[in-house]
Amino acid sequence: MALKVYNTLTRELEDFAPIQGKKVNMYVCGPTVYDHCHLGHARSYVSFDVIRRYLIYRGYDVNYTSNITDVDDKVINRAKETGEDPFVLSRKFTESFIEDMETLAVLPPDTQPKVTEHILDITETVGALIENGTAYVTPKGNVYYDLTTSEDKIGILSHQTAEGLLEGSGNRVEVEDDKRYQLDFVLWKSAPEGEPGWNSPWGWGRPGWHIECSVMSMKYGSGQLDIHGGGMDLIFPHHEAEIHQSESCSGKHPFSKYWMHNGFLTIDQEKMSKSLGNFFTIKEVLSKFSPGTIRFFIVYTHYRSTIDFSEETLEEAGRARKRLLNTISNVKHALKEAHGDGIDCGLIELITGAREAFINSMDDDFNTREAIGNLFVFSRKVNSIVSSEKPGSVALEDVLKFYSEINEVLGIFTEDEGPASEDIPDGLSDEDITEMIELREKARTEKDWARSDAIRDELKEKGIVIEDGKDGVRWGRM
RNA sequence: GCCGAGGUGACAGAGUGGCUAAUGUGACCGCCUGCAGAGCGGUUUUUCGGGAGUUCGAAUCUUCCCCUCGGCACCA
Repeated sequence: MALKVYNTLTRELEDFAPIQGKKVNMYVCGPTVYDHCHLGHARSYVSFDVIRRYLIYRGYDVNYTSNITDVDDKVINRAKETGEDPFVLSRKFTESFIEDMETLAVLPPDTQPKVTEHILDITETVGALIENGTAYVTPKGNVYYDLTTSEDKIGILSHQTAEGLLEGSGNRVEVEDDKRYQLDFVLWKSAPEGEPGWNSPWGWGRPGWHIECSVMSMKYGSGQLDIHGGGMDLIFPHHEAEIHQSESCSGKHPFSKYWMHNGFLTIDQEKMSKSLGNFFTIKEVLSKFSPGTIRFFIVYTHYRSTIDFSEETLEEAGRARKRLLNTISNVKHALKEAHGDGIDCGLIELITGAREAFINSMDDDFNTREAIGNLFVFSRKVNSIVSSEKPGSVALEDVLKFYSEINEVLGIFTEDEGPASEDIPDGLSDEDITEMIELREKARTEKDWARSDAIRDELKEKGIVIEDGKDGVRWGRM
């Protein structure tokens, strides 16, 4: 079975076939860093992280580029509000973004170019577009892309007609500008002398809204991409603009073979927006939920579906994930007691089947929801075998290896690090805990339940969970 | 106006022509346990927004209708 990918360009599920063999050039639009990133960003980058990891898992050589837009009107406006230097501000939020991604176990891109470090590439590209007649300079020093030169590509991604687009934008605020045609978009925007900007052949100014992604994706993606990704909100105008300007510049078609877009994140069934006050930054959510839970929450939904965030849905995701972690923990526990023999109690066959099921689901446009559903079935069977039979250590090790293998792709099983005992002011060291457990065990053999439960409650208050099993006590930090 | 997504059991959410419609959460029952937790088994679950049609057979195809949500130049 072949990997199938939904392509926004054709609106169809297509067999995935990169332009050159196993080489995959992938580009995902990064954030504009004028504030801390919110959960919607997390949704997008985690989704594409899983896609990237799965491609690697399937043997593709992935070159992943994701940019950082560190200069833009929004950055400048925010800086004016706070009185900060815009470049200091964008650097601060760039760091915040990178930190969030690391926390959520998103692999760093192979290349993470910043707009401010590519001004020369951008002005060169803009110059080339003027040269080949697809862009024009206005007396005000703005440079626009001339859409009449590639009219056939209008609506190529959004699947709308020019009339439809114009009609839709008709009610919007009429921007007074010097465009020839309302749908033309800016490549280089002139700026007043005092504002952040760079010198260019057209005067002091800044890059337009879309050009940076074209320039950087072509530079780091060999001029032509296999996959270009981003949120659904970027389909129009951002990604369409990229197609116009990139193909005009490189002469290569298509600019990207596959276009992939992730669905939105809503909060309590409503679209997340600042005006509604239902806007959560990644950091805010991290203060309440573990990174593993947040990541699981995202991966537990197909990337193209709308995902609804609420305390309840996140809590549910946390409980569901815990179920899988418990199985891993059960297997690790069984391994301590296991013999080094080759008795597998059917585990090996189970793993083979589970791997096949995982690949089948993921091959179907990265159906992570179904893939995880299969994992629950697998885990239940493993629990059943581990609790009623005595598989050998080799088979048990293989089960753990299989979970690691899945984790390489989904990144959802990494145990959340509990606080280290020395970090807890009144915390208990491992020795203290072991000692208390021994005391409790003594009380239990004497059937002194009151005392036994008191010790358990005391530990629970300090964040230690105790579980009595058939073959001993297990404990863990919450 | 234009474009798109979707309506599946208490809830969440897979499944696109055919074995008993995945899976998770919740609730309840049972096993296990001193109790709890975890785990296992079961119930909630003959049912897929409504009508008509195609078919030996439909949640899945056709058609009509009802409803929800999102996008249309700030946006992941």
